[in-house]
Amino acid sequence: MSDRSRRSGMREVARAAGVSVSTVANVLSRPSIVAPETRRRVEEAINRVGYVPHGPARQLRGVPSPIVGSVTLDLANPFYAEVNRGIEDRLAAEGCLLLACSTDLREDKETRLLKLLQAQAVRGVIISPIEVDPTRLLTLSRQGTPVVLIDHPRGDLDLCAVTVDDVLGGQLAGEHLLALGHRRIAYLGDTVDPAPVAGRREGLRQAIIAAGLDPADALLDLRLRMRPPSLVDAAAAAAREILSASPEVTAVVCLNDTAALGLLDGLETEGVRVPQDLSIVGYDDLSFARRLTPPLTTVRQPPYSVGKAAAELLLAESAPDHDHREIRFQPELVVRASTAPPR
Amino acid sequence: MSDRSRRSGMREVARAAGVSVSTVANVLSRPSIVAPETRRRVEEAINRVGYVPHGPARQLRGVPSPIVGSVTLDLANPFYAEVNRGIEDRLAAEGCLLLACSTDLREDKETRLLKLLQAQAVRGVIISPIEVDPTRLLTLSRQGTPVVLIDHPRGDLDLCAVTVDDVLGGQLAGEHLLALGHRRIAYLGDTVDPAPVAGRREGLRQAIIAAGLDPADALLDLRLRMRPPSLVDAAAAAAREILSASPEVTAVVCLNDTAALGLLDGLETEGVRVPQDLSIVGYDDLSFARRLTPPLTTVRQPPYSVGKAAAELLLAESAPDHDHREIRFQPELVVRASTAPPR
DNA sequence: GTGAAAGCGCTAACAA
DNA sequence: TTGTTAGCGCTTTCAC
Repeated sequence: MSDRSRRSGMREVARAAGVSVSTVANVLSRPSIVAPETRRRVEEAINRVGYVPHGPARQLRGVPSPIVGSVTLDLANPFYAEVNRGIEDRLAAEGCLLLACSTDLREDKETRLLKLLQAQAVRGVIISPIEVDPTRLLTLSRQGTPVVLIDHPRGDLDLCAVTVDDVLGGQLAGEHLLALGHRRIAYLGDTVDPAPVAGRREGLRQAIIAAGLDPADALLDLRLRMRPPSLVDAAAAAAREILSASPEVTAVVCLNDTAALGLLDGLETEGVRVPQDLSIVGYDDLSFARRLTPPLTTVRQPPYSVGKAAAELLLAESAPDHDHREIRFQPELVVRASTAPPR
Repeated sequence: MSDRSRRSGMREVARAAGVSVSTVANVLSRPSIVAPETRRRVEEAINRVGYVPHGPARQLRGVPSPIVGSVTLDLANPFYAEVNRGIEDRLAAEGCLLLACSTDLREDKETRLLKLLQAQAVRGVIISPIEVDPTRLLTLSRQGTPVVLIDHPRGDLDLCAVTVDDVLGGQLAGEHLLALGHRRIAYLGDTVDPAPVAGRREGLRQAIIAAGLDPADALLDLRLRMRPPSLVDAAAAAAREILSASPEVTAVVCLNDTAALGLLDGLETEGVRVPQDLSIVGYDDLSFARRLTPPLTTVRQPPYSVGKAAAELLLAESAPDHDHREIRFQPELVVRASTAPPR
């Protein structure tokens, strides 16, 4: 490969090898039909001028883009980072690449990102959508950009989806706390509810009802601004909020482990002991959950597998006989030391 | 926007509006020169057929790609996830997108990724490189794909770079331990040393020398396989290794906080108390470090700022009068409860 | 076995 | 003010 500056195309290769561009093209896509000697010369020329095929030009001729977009709440959120890693690994096996985007729970960003991705004519989009109205996603799919949902119920949409049973997750957390004897439980979530978080709250509510309690009394719904740039700090600040809002609360279920981490900090500052004074449940079971002070009771999800499955479904969309499917994972309760019977 | 299936191009818009393609193009890029009534008709047609410009075709005509590649060790590593978030946010302000890739510390993957990115004719590449030989990166840059290094000394390369002073980071960790009275310190790293990790080890060595000690006695260099899929577990397993290799070791500096997390687990299993029996220092100061059991002494780096600065430098490469620069951040020691004087 | 030519969707220079 | 035209780098017929 030479250091010749700027990029060179097939034309330069053809000139260097003394053949036509179509012969170069043949060497690249159907080497067997080219005379061995010619082929050798062309290959040598390719190395000499440092030729690399030009993706966009190939796309224009109908070769599909190797790029797949991933649209999540926040690519730095460890849960979605693992999802993306699962997507990336599955794509890599196909020579495809991951374009990762964050919405920060903002509809305008989501809209903008989808437009940008469509304009790039990506191979497809894997999205954990914010909004309830899925029209845009259906349109996108119908206009030729396959869409796979993650963390969002497929409903009656004509799309593939990979989900984790969030209602079950909420139930597991709720049942655990109820069994310990808690009768007033708070759910700490954001002001905007993406589908998975809403599902968990619903599961918690169902567990409370199933235990013969009235959610109006037993469930305190906390909706505070908990999002990307400062989730940990926001959760720490929520400690005071929770204590003043309702002193009778004896347990808090958090939207995720990161929020639980912040909340633990905030509670320490307020002099509240966990789990003696207050039980805390997280969500995700991130790698650090088991080594927090105290070790965090949480609900485990398999983010890497979710990502991998989503990529799998997306890649399958190109098949001619493709049927849209939903893959569902089950969450799992992990009991540690942040929960205990109420005082 | 209609639900008309498949994607439509300018031609369909032109037909729908009863004008030529170039008038459509004018409405899009120089609306002012088009007659108001014509413009209205064209805009209406654009919405009606759901037109979205075709990026690859525009690229072929010389419009630069909005896509920037990021090549790091592992996009799910919280440190690089934050770096990527910094990149993404800066790019978003310019309407650009982040293509995130992981090398898993493997040269062959790095090579393959760079080739793929170049083939996509991306706007540029931000890379935390594995290998010492930077020829490929220079070639890439000369062939028209700007390259910005992160976490790698710029040296005499004609490239932009964003770095954190890793030698200083290692020194800070070393000085802290030496001041506590430790005289035999282990450094836990991978078998392959990417530049930043090598720098930290070097800093530690320098601190030891500056204290008048002989690194041959005072520094135990542990090189174990510590990488992506199971870093935490590998570090946990390293506990036994450390204890058997050298019982006189009283402190361990880990390549990052995630490894420290795993090591803490492993040590607990082995019945070793931290910091009473062994002091542990991490690196990065991830959000969970301060709430681990015990709270982790570590060296803080500003990943989000590193990413943001790298994106800034990359975007600046398009300017005609561009000069390659290096931006350097300083790490900071954060003392917590995982370090104490040796017994 | 090799080359000439058309055209993918778009931009920009120029003509009308 | 609008339309015609020539390519960007590539793949793919179809002649030679």
